[in-house]
Amino acid sequence: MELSSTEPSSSEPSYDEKEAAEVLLCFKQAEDLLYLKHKKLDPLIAAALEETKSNKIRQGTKSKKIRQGLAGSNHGVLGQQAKPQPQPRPEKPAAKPQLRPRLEKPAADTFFDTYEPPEIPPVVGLDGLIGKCSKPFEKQLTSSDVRPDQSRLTMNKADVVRCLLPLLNREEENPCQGIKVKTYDMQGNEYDMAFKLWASKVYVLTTGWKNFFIKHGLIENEDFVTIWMFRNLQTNKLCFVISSRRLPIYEPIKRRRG
DNA sequence: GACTGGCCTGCAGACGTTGA
DNA sequence: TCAACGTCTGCAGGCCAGTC
Repeated sequence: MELSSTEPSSSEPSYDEKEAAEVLLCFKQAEDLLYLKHKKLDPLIAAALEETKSNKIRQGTKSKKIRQGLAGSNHGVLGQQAKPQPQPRPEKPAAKPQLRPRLEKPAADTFFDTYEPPEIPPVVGLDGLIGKCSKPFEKQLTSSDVRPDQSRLTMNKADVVRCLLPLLNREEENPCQGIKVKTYDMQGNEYDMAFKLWASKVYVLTTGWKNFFIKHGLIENEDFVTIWMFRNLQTNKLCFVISSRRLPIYEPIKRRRG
């Protein structure tokens, strides 16, 4: 791992190198502690740690000013986990807000590809209520997903078919007609949504999605949602769990098909 | 390069809410 | 009751990536 390539002449670690080393040590300790406590590291937390760690590594010896700017921002998943902070947005965000210093482009694919959500969503208050559960899949939010006048979350058809449809009771639950579902965030907050197939083309979550993305302050491109579907053991009704994580990505990841 | 399939965006109509 | 306004729903078509 190369912390700094800009100051090779000095044998004495620079301030930035020391700081980076300390930060990495802290992350390592945090990861170890969390692992010991929960047996398995929460993937969201793991993703946040990985994200921030990578940011630090990438930034290397960039000016302290920029780092302070980052520290002041709230784009870590850990922060979201602990206390979701909805961010007021203009009615129609014509220009992308650039409140944070831009990181070097890439890492997007890295985060996107290496993140592995848990098979069972660790939702507060749903212990013992999650019955048959789908495989999770992830989606990068588009501008239309977070438009207040749209109120819908479109989902990749292949993911829906692969992960969600196997859970449906085809006789009683027809996405073409719409299925009312309870949707939970990771804090256990409940949202009424409808799972639908529009014109045999697009699978969407509607109705309560607007409340969800407003409450969580979700932003196009930067926020990724992980979606699970499960049957509530008490009600036998279909439910969704949606978690979000924010990555330092400012443009859509090119679609990969298949 | 043409074709195909799927995702995303823009927009129009339906629907719901509010106030006169 | 009705008009005005805002929100929600659904679809058409453009765009893009994969395949041949």
